[in-house]
Amino acid sequence: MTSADETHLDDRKARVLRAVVESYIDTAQPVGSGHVAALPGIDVSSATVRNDMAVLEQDGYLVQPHTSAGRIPTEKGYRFFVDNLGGQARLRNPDAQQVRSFFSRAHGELELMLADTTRLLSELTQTASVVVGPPHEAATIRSVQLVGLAPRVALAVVVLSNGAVDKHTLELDEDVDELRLSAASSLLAHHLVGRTYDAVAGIDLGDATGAEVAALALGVLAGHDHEAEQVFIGGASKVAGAFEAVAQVTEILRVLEQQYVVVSLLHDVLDRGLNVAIGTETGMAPLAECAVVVAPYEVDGEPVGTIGVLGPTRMNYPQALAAVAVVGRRLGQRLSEG
Amino acid sequence: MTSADETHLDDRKARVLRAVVESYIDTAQPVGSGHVAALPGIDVSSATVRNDMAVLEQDGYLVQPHTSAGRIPTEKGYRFFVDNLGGQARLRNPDAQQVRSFFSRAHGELELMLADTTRLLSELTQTASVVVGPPHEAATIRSVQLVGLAPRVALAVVVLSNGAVDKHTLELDEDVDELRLSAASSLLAHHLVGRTYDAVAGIDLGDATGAEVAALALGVLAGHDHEAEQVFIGGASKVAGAFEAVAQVTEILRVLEQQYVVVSLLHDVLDRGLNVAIGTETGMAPLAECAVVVAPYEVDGEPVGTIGVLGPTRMNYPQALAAVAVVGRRLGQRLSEG
DNA sequence: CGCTGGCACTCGCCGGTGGAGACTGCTAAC
DNA sequence: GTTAGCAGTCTCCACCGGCGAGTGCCAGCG
Repeated sequence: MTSADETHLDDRKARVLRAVVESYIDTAQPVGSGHVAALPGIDVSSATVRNDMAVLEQDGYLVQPHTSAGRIPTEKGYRFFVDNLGGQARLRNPDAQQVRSFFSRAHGELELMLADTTRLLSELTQTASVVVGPPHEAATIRSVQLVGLAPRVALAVVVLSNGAVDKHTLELDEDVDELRLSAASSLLAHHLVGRTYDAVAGIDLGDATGAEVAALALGVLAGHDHEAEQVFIGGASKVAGAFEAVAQVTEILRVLEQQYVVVSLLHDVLDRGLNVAIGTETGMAPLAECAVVVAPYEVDGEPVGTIGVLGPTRMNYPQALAAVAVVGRRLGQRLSEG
Repeated sequence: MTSADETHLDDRKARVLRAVVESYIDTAQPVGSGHVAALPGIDVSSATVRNDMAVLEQDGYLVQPHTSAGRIPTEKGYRFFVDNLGGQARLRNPDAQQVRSFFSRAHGELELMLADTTRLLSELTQTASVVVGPPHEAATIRSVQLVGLAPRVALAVVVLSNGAVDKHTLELDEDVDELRLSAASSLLAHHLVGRTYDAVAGIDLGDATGAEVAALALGVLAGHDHEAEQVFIGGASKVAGAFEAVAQVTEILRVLEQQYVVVSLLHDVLDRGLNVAIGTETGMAPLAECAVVVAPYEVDGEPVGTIGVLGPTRMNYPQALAAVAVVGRRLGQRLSEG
């Protein structure tokens, strides 16, 4: 009561809370006063720790699963830990090494690299991980081309400055020969190359050869949702290992399968100015015992995408924060190089 | 002993075996003689069923988890069921409807459709599902284009007759201007359009403008493994729901994450001339309690890809077989249309 | 000879019981 | 404010016995 509205914690109480969180993250077992008292840095008796823990419980940082078991952190406890006690953990050396070697090895197609990045993140943090690719609308168009596939089917292929390639099938009303197709291609290229998808809306093609076909293509391009980012999710098996109940695992996997849900979750978190969302902070019931750690990444100084990990609330936050931050930065650098 | 080498089963024993398998698939509970005797089609007493079941156990079709529990099928039991007792189940009507409406709705990009197909299969069978896309080497090249991205980086974009688009980044030694790039593009197009990737190896470009750049591109194209199929996996959450132990789920998910392993598993099964692999037949230890059901699909009469589902050994085989067969056929048809 | 009813038996499941152990809160002393 | 000590609480586990599902076997029947 009296201290429930305190945002500040006694120095020792903070140390005790920290010890509980770290120990619980490590062992997944409720931690008792004796355990904490035995740790270095806590130079008081278990009785004193007991008193502190009782206060911490009253203030909502800890709970007991049942009387006379140790305590485990609440969401509020984790939150305080993340905000005030986590410190600025550096990546452990072998991990930093792994990140470096990954990005020096990494080359080739954008998608492949993003997919591999999820594997890297999962490996580093032992959680599921998400990489959201740069949206295509942001990049400028480098090339537009119409390619005939079948008598009345053509493919519009758009190459973007960041190396992404969009394609859209066109269903044509009538047979269109190679010549008209290539005329339409040139027309489109003329109007679109060097611009972004935003430009698609306000284009007047005139009535040159192939203008009808080109207009059809424009319609398809305009109709598509280029904000839809590509999502890559990896390490789903890691979340299975982190929970006891198979029903809970099922629920979480179901969430991960809905990629758009995951994307909006990450964006929500970032929009709230956070890089960690714990339990109900995620706003998703099945993730009540999960936490996500996210970071944006920048290409040429512009934030274009998001990466994150999803694990149990008792995940190693400092490590996850460090991993996500470092990988995000390196990924951005790598993509800026082209 | 005496009948252990019999490949044929007494008519009634077959019916009993079938009843056990179907009941176990349905309830996941060991099934007892009383249960079987009460079923329609079994017009003998539970004592007789008991005798039959004892024989079936001796012959290796059934086991008891413990004395005085009911029986559950062995791999051999499932195998016999699939080979001789499954019948040719048609898809249930609402399911057939769902497949039809899916493929009439389905249009747009190849990858999107294949990914959605995994969702369809998972929905139909309540298992994880796999769709292996057509390999790119099979299709003929419709267009080749080099697009400059950055001063020394270009992208080779290859459009194939089946609507697939390959892209490969080229790292150039020196700056190459638009003109040489487009000259190289034309050169490549001239030599490659209308042919397959196989043709890449034996091309002599001569020494026209842009030949060096084009040669570089050829090298990248030749170096790449175009046999690498695209894989789409869906419904992983369904396998979690099908097992009790979280450790087992973890193992299975780990297998599913290694896409190339899944692909070779499916191909292995097909190569052995099967469309079902049960338990150890999969050859993978973590899948000891899983079964896979696969079917190839054909485009223009040529088998080009594979689809399959992966579930617990006690999955509904007739339904899975029907679903995989129908979806495979429709997918092939859909792709043949272009 | 095959099928059946009857019967004794086996064994997993379930609820209750009784320490052992791990922690706690409280109190009294420092 | 801190501490030792102590009584109390509650989980976990092992054990027990009864219940019930299901079996194997046997004797009898068509």
